[in-house]
Order: sequence, then C-alpha cells, then structure tokens
Amino acid sequence: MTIQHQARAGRPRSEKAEKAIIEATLDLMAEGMGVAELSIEAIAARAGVGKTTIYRRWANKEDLVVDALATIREPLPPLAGESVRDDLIVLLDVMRREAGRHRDRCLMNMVMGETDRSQRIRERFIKIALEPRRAAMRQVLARGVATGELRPDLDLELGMALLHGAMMSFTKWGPAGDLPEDLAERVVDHALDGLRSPRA
Amino acid sequence: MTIQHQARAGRPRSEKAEKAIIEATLDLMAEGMGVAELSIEAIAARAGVGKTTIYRRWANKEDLVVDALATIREPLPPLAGESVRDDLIVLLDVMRREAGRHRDRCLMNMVMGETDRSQRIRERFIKIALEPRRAAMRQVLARGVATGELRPDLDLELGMALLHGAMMSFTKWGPAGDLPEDLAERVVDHALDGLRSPRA
Amino acid sequence: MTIQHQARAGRPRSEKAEKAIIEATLDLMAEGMGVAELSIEAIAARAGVGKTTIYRRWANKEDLVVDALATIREPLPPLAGESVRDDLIVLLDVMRREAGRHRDRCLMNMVMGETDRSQRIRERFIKIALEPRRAAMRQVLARGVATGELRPDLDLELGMALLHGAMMSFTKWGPAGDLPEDLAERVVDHALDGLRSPRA
Amino acid sequence: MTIQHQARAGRPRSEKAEKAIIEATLDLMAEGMGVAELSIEAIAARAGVGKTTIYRRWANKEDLVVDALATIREPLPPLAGESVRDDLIVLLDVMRREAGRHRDRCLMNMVMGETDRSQRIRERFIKIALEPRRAAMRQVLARGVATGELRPDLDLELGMALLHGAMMSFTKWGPAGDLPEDLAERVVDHALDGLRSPRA
DNA sequence: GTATAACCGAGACGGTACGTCCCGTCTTACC
DNA sequence: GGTAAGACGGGACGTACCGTCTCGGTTATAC
Repeated sequence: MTIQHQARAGRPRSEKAEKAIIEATLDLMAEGMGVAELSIEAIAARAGVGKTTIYRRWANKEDLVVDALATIREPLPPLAGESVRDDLIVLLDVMRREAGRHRDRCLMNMVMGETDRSQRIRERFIKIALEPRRAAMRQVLARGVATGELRPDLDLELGMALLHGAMMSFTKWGPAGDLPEDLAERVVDHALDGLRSPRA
Repeated sequence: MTIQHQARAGRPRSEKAEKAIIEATLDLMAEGMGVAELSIEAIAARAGVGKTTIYRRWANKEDLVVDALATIREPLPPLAGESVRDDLIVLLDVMRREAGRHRDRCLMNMVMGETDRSQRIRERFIKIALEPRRAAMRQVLARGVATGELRPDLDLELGMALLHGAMMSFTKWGPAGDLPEDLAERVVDHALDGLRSPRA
Repeated sequence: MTIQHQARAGRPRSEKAEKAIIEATLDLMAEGMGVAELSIEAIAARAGVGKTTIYRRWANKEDLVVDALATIREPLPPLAGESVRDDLIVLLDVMRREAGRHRDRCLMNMVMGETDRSQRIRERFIKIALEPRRAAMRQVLARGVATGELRPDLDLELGMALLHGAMMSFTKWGPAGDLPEDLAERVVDHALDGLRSPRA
Repeated sequence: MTIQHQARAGRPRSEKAEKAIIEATLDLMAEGMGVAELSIEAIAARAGVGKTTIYRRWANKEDLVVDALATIREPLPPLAGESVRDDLIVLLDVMRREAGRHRDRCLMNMVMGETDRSQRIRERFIKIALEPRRAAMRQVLARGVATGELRPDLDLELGMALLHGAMMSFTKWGPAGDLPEDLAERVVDHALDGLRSPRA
C-alpha cells in the first residue's frame, strides 16, 4: 500500500519562480536595502515575476524575508565531542563569521526589529534559525555537566544566554570594526572561568 | 556676563506641541504599533498638531523616535559601591524591569532593527541610552579588578558583553513568560563563578 | 448525398457548458452588472466552468455578450399586412416591451457603448439584432408608398429613423417611470400625421 | 451686508491641475481610447499629476468623464425665433456636427453605456448636456403650437422624441459614412409634414 | 503700538508602494 | 482532445502615507 501523494488540481507552482523571488530578495538586501525600503514591487521586478506570484506564496514581506533567511543559515559544523571548550568555540565562531557577512547581519537585525510586532514571525525565526543552534549548545553543556567538566548545578538556559548573549552583545554594541578572530575563544574562556578572582 | 541664548525674532516654538508629539509617539508605540506602521500622520492627528510642526523639529521618523526614547530611559539607581556582585545585580535588574515594560521593549527593538540602516541613529542611541549604563558597569568591573574581587586579567569589554548579553539574550530569546525576579542575581552569579566545575 | 458535418476527432464540446455560460452571462447582466464589471472569471464561476472553456469558444468578452444577446431577441410578431399604421404599431410595440425588460435594456446599452471601440461588434449587432427589424419596417413603409398610403417622395431611411429613433429617445431620455402602454400608437400617429398644423 | 465666502482652511486646490486633468482625459479619448481602456493612471501620467489629485476631485472615472464632457458641449446657437422650421433645423444641425466629431461621439456613447449602471451619472448627464437642448426645443415647439404653425394637440415630449431620436438613430445606426449636410433639414421636413400621403 | 517674522492648523501637491482583482495565457491531471 | 483547476506575467485599481508646499491666522518680540 502506497501513499498516493495527492496531486493538487491545476498548474503546479513554479519552483523556478520561487527561487528567483528568494534570490531577488537576498540580492536587494545585500545591496543595502533596509527591510522597510525593501518593497514587494522591487522584488517582483528584479525576479521577473508578477506581484501575484509573490503574494500567492507569502502573506507579507516579513514572511518572505524569514523564508529567505532560512535558505542562507550556515549549517552547523560537526563537533568533535571531546572537549566542551573546543565545541563551544566552534559554535560561537559560526556566529562571529555570520556577523561579518552583511547579508546575514541585515536579516538578523530585521527579524529582531519585527520580533514583537508579530508573534508568529518570532516563533518561526526561533524555530528555524535559533533553536537548532541552541539545541546543539544545550547538548554540549549538558554533556559537560555529565562528564564533570562543568559544575553540576549549572543552569543550562543561563549558560546558553551567557555565551550566546556575549557574542550578540559584542557584535551589536561592541567596539567598531571587525571582530577579532579569537573572539569566540576568549568569550568561552571568560565564561568558563568566570570573572571572579581565583581564590586561594 | 554672557548672553544666555539668542532670542530669535518671531513666535517661539510651542513647548506644548513638542510634548504632545512625543507623548503621542510613545502612546502609539505602546498600543503595539511597530515603527514601520507608526505614521507621521497618525502621530500628528493624535497630538492634535499639523504635520508641519513635526517636520519642523525632526527630519524624519527615526529622529523623532530616538528623541522620544531619550525621554523615558529609567535613570540609573545609585550604587552602593561596596560589593561588585551587589552593584552588578542592581545594574542588570534595571534591564530586567525595562524588558517587562512593553513600551521600552518596543523602542529597544525598533532601534536594533534600524541599526545598520542608519549609522547616525545607531550612534545616537548608543550615546544616549547605552553608554551611560556601560560606563557605570565598566566602572564597577574596573573597581572589582582594582580591589582584587575580580581576576586581574579580566577583559572589561568582554565582561560587559557577558553580563549585558546574557540579560539581552534571555529577555529576547529565552523561555516565554515573565522573567524570574531573581534573574539578575543568577546571571551575575553564573558570570562571576564561571561555568566550569570547581577544581579541587 | 453530402457529408453532413465534419465530425472532429476527440471529445466533442459540451453543449451543456455552452448554455451554462450564456445563461450565467445573462444572469449577471440582469443583476445589474455593467459590461466593464462583468468579468470572465465571474461568468466561469457562475457557470461552473473553467475559464479555458470560455476562451475556447469566444475570443473575448464582447463576442460572448453579443452571442448572448442573440439568444434573447424577441422574434418579430407576424404582421397583418393590411394597414401600414397597424403594422408599424406592432413593430414599435416590440421595442416598448423590450425596453421594459431590464436584461434587454442592459444589453442594448452595452452594445451602444462599445459601438465605436469595435467596428466588428457594431456590425455584428446590427446584423443580428437590428437589421431584421429594420428590414421588416422598411418593407412596411415601402408597401405603404406603393399602395399610396404613404407619400410617394418618402425617404425610407429617414422614415425609419423617425419611428425607431422616437421610441429609442423616449425610452432612453424621456420622462422617468414606465412607458405608457399606448406609446407605440401615439408615436406612429404623430409620425404619420406630422407636427404641422393641418392647413385649411 | 455681504456674504463672507467661507475661505476653507489649508492649501486651496490647484485650478491648473484640474484643467490639466480634464485636458488629459479628453486627449486620451480623442486618441481613440475607449472608456474601459481609459485608466486613471494614464490620465494622471499624461496630466503630470498624482492619482490622489484626481481622486480628491472625482470619486470615479465616470464622474470625471461626465465633467470633462460638460466642458466641450457646443453652446447652443441663437435662434432667429421667426420660423419653427428654421429654428428646429438649427437645433438639429448642432447634433449633426457633434456626431461628426470623434471626441463628442465617444463621450456620448460612453455615457449611454453607463446609463443604467449609475442613476447618478444618468441624471447628471441629462441635466448638464441634454436638458438645455431639450428645453430649447420644447420652447420652439410650444411657440409653434401657440402661433398655430404646429397642430394644437401636439404632444411636446413626443415631438421632441421624434426629432431628437431621428437624428440619434440616423447617426448611430444609419448608413455608414459621413452624414449628409442637409440631414437636419430633411428630418425636420419629414417630421413636420408627416409620412402620410397628403390627402386630397 | 505696530510692524514683522516665525510660528501654527489645515490640507493639497506629486509621488511610491501597497494588496487586490482580473486579464488572457499556460500547464497540469483527469475523462 | 475536451475539461476544471489553477498558476503565470502583467496592468490598473483605489488607499495610505510620504515629505513638500501653500494658505489664512496667531503670537511675541523689536522697532
């Protein structure tokens, strides 16, 4: 017995158009368009597509942008799984590299700005872009606790906030210019060792 | 004796109008309007003022919002100056409380979203809203290093990113619902002690 | 013996669909839809038919409407052929009755509006709907001239314009409300006798 | 005591824009645009005006066209007032000349087509364009009755329908080609004398 | 005490983009 | 091959605001 794969009536949607739209969106953003300036009409024109074809697929600009976003998130690199410190550095370094890419940063900012205008978008973004990484990090931390590398009373959520937040904060509000290449390493070390003076 | 301020000829600008505009802006945001939806016309209507009167004072919507923002930042509470831990908790708790207020959170998000569209706004926001707090925190950390409470090789910027970022991350992407009241305290403790297992 | 009609290969066109389309068109017009508002999509939906099925049969909206029109023209009643006056009254009374029917009036107006946008439609309409009646009227007038009932120097075209035009003008621009039942009779009498005062 | 002529607040509407819009409308129609093809966007572009400026003044295309129409109706020529026949010929000849002008004919057709879609337009058109002429004609006929030139039992409305309708019918459905120059004269003569054979 | 200059509200201006509707064409799967 | 379904690129719709520009009126100083 096979699943029949319900073939919907009518002409099927063009994958080509879909790709062209996503590409056009990313192109325009990469050219420095803010989200507010990013108009559906411009996207349609650039993609060589009717507006209808866009609206058929996405209810509004934000949905489209979030989907576009999903296509470019860097896949997580494999983790060695030996040292907690090393794995964390690998994870945070992904963030550092992304922050250096204009397109990624724009998308990130955009979604943050829309965050409490639309609960739906927020959840979508969290699910697509954030949660996989958080899951990976949570796993690393949990393993660290299990192996005794990390303190047994560690609050995982808090630990993640510390690590992730430090990168974000540095990226967003830190000193201007490119991020130092060893940023991830240093963040991890500070977080692991704590700020307190080592007691005798 | 100096001339106080060049008294320009003609009718002076109405302070009342100015206040009404700022209030209207904040009102509308508090009612859930995002920045993109926030139209000058709506503000003018709500404030009972002509569009001209707004444009005479602010070149565009963002300037207006940033100014509005400046009016509502909670002043920093006084710090006891005795324990680094206590002072940090006080500072971070301001953030926690702000995050609970809808209006503040909207403004924060808004500015973050506009951040790389307009360098000017970014700098303005950093100067008005961020830097005072960072200065205070930097001072606390520096004092901690000096007194030996904190490790002597502490990277201040990194420390700040850790603390500030953790709050931001938790606030923005953490588990739904109200923030726990002891959040600031726990963040500070984790940051100070580090995630690592205490070594024998 | 002749081949009746080339039986084309494949599935024959559905007569049912054709009728449904025509009916839907007339329905929609009767509901007050102007021609510009009358959309092919609406017709297709109402008829329970795909757009393709319409476009396969008619090149455009106007063609369809003209065909629809052809289906509802009232057949000319038989003429007694004795008195010119009586026959003319019969002919004009058809017009009066049609003018009282909403659907017919809409179609008439519609075609008049499209008249100089499309020479083709104009001619089609004249041929289908107008010419048979004009022919009948021309014949009556010609007979009248022959029998001496009508003046020998009568310009047939002009006479027809007088009679037909009076009905049209009255219908279209005359006093509001229903047309008087004896309208045709009175028009004919005025036309026959002329407006001039009978000279001694 | 004088009427104050209430000066409305705000910037007054530009007469220049108004004229440009009307002109653009007539231009486009004269270029053969049907009414359905005549788009507000095209008018705005041609007039060098924002769409808003059009919609501020007219609620829809038809209103605009009717107003445009009002600007080009040929003023009625003065009537000698001596002979009913001469005056009628003058009046009908205005119609003949108009029918020869493309722009006028388009407008006329257009309004006729919209007639029962919008009672408002119909009334407006009747009032602006039709009634003045009908009034003039009614007056001539009434005078003719009074002076004895016309039959005392003449139904004025019917007489008008006869004359006006004949012109319209001839114009619209008569033989192709230009209208004969003496059309008005012949229509009037047929109408006055009647179609009937002169009785001994 | 009056002229004058900058303010005020209102609202029209030329525009841009919106999201919707329908066009006429096309591409499927099914009959 | 006919059919219903429905996607396609396109164009116009009428609306909302944009930022600018007149208007007629209102203050508050400077002459």
